[in-house]
Amino acid sequence: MDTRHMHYFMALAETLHFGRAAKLLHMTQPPFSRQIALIEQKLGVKLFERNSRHVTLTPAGKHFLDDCRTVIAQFDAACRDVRLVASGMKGELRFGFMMHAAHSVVPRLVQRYSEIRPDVRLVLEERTPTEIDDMLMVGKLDAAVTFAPGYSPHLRTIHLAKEKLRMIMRADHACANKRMIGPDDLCHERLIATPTSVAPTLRSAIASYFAAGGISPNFVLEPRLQHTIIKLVAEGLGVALIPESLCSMLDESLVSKPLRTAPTLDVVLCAPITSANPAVSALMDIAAQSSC
Amino acid sequence: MDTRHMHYFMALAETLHFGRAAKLLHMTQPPFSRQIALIEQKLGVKLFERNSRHVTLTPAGKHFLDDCRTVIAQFDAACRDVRLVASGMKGELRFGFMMHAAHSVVPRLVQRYSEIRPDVRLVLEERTPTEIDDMLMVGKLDAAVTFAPGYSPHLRTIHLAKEKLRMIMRADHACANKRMIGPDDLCHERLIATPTSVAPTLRSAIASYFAAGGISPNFVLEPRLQHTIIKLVAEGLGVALIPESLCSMLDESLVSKPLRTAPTLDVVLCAPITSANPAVSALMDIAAQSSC
DNA sequence: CCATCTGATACCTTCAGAGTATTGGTTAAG
DNA sequence: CTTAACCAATACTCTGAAGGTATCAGATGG
Repeated sequence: MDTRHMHYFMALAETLHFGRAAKLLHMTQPPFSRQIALIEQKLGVKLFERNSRHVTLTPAGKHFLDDCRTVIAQFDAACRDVRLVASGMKGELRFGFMMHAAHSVVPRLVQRYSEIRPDVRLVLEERTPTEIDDMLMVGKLDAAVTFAPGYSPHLRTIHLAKEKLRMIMRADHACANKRMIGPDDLCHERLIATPTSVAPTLRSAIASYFAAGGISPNFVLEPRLQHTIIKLVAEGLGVALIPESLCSMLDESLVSKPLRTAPTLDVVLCAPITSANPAVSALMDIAAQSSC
Repeated sequence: MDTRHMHYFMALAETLHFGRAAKLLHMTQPPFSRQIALIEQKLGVKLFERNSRHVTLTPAGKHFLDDCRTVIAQFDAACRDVRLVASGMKGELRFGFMMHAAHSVVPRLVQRYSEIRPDVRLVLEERTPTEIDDMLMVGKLDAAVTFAPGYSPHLRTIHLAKEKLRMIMRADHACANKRMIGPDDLCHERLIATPTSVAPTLRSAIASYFAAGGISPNFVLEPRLQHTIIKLVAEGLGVALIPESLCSMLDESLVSKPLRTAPTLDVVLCAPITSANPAVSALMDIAAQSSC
């Protein structure tokens, strides 16, 4: 049995006339009759009652007709969908992003993408920049928003936004009244920052800032999450430099101040150049348009 | 495209090795490779990334694999089910019964049938005996429980039970204290009975009873439903002869009395001899066993 | 550089399935 | 009752899709 046989059966079940059914299938009646007989023989079931004048469905044939219709519909859908998946109109996109981007560029990007690709299931994964790099490399992610990595020839990157760093401190901190902060203001501060193992680009931007000011920074705590950094600053355990987009969500006990010659990080969308997932390209296109 | 092609695709998708996949399908590698290439060509989609050393699924291929599995499963189920329907193990049975049988033989019969044929959907239709005859004739019913009809060569009938008629009257009726009723007790009674057009067998049994006693009965009301007959007797509009199985559901305001030489009706299960529905035979078998 | 593994190609072969001609059974009109 | 028309089944032929064999060509590891 095969789907072709189902089409033969359905044609006869719907016309109840061998000649017309054969014509529908662009063939002649004798081979068509043979095929119907073969189908009944292979299934071991009589599907039609017939004499040389009338053709009717048996109860088994009626039931089979219903089943054939659903099977054929699903079969056709599968053949149609595989084309849609190949064209990127349907499928799955595993999309990574770092927490720093969750409140700025990611919602816009996800929103616009799911508008033009409603049949692509977005699997969102919030991870650290280092995890994102690894997952992109081994193919566990199709695309991700992260800080611009260093040299990475296997990735295509599109610039999305620039993020200046700002200093955050408790409202009762000595510097809380200053208009602007410089490296020298920070030389005796207890600093909180993510470790290189979590966000190398961010960490090295902070380190460079102090190096440029001739300061050797005093990192006292190195939590993995930005969230935790803000909590620890609020507890009075130190101060931190964080991306400006995160400053809007601080409560009143904390203040953020701009930095003189503030270090700037590039937030980029990146995907493996060799990505086999056709759903990626539309995402890159959106990002490319937005960045213009 | 055809289900065979799906099987080819699935074999390769699951082994990721042309030679082994071909062996699974009991064929050699070269024609198998050709078939895979043809599938990709017909779909217009690359399903596998491959070189002479490694075979992997593309995202479109992964998606197609899922779809193929469900399509093939449904396809196989359809071919399996059509056999079940043909054998009577699955399908639909349109089962008619008259109200007189609803409280006696029908529940038992339906119960036992659905135990041994759980996959046959029973469509129950309560109708009058005349409607049942018509529906059996035109094929709107597969089987029915009714009073034994007269000569009906197109029906196979199996005896299920005998029903004696009893007389019902209000508790304040003059005959309410008698132990047994004869035709002569009824000669001046206002009688209520279903018309011949609704239940010919029942009506003629009643008529014969009076004829045998030399009485010409006085039918004053002829409602279609037994239910209505009982209601009307309770209202004091007359008396009636009804099957004994209905007497158990009378309330206290009514009494039923046995009849001398009570007329007896045969309750039978009947189905068209030429019934094409294979689900019928098991029902007939059950009925045949019970009647022994 | 060679042995080996593996998918692709070239060429041959076979049988499933389509076509043509015809038969046989059923129905309806004359 | 006969006949014409219709329709499914059968007999036979033929074509091409699909499988087999032999071989090639690219990749990998020693």
